[in-house]
Amino acid sequence: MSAQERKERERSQRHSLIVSTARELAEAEGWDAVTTRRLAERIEYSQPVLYGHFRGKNEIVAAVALEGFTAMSVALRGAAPTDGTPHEAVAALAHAYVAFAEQRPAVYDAMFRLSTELRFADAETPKPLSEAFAVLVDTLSAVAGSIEPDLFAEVVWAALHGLVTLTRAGRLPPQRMASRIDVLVKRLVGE
Amino acid sequence: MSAQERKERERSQRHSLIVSTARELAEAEGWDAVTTRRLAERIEYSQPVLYGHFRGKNEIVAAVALEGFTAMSVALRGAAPTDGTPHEAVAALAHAYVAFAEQRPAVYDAMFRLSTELRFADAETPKPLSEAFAVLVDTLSAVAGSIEPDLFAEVVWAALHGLVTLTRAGRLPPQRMASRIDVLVKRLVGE
DNA sequence: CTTGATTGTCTAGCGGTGCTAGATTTGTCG
DNA sequence: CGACAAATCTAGCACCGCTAGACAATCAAG
Repeated sequence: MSAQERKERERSQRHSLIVSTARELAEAEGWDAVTTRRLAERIEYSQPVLYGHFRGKNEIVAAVALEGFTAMSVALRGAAPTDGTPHEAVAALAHAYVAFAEQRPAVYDAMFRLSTELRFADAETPKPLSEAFAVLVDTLSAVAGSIEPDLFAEVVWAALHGLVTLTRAGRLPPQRMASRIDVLVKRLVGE
Repeated sequence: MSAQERKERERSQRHSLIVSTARELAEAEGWDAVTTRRLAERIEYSQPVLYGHFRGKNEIVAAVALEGFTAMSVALRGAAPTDGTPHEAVAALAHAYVAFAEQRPAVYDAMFRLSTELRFADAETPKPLSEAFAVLVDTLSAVAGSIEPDLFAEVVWAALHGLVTLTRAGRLPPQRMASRIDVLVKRLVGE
């Protein structure tokens, strides 16, 4: 049954190829440019092949988003200096979060603007999502005070996400981003 | 020239009709259901008529968004009790903001998710946008402390927007929204 | 009142989208 | 090698935003 194993291996490789090609195309030209036709052309297969791997375009975006959550977890874990104060750790986390969104806008879009099906705080929540949230809780719980850590993490996360989203949408001028993060950390975390 | 006046009046009425029909359709079935064909059918004109009033679908969405900012300004102005403490005023503002987004999700989508062209803090910023932001600044400046009022308002606004967005996207379970707002107000504004 | 020009509106169609049924090729195994 | 099964492609559906050009309604001039 070696032939079958080879087929499964090839199939899995093609699966990854679709996801990474979609991500690269989105990063290069934006998600509007990621159509099933262009994606199929890039991977050098016809359109229906995509549907042998994913139920539809949304599912491909969701796969990119899932990769994104893993990448974000890593980026945030690596941001906090291990020997600093909790306050410094939170500040580093906040800046790292915004930096991730700025540096990988297409992936961030997939994670939050486009993929609708992925849910948090649910039995079916995929691992990468809960892991990313856990990173936030870990760093933030030290400064949560009397507030329940999960609740506090949700609020901080929302604040960071709001900064990113409004800036990306042209609602906030990008220049003073660092100041905004500082205000956020100062007020939410305390001096 | 009464005939010409009548025409202009009719034209302006039809302009409003397009905008309100688009909003109603979006509120009833979501923005995906708002296509130029369905919109044209609803107003009982053919598709090209829409393009005599707007340069494209985006411009229609932007018109709905602009109405939305005016409505939001009114809602937020009316929320703060005139005789309370600044802290109470901010709490009322925050709850009103989130309530607006929850009660009029389609309009909120038009304001922040769909209309890309409207920009803040710009010479060309339309009046309704700057007015809505002014409401925030007015209420928040009392508790901004040493922070520049505009900057502080931006951060609070982003935090509220983040709460709304993440909840709408299924990233935060909707149950504890009130608690999150309380945490936000408590921490950002102080006791 | 009739005519001709102008304005307004509509029909029909372009190139694109996500997605899929059915034909066709490819590969595997007896 | 030949028959069957699996993989893949071609071609097409219904829809999208948008527009050129045909047509109808309206108005100004004679």
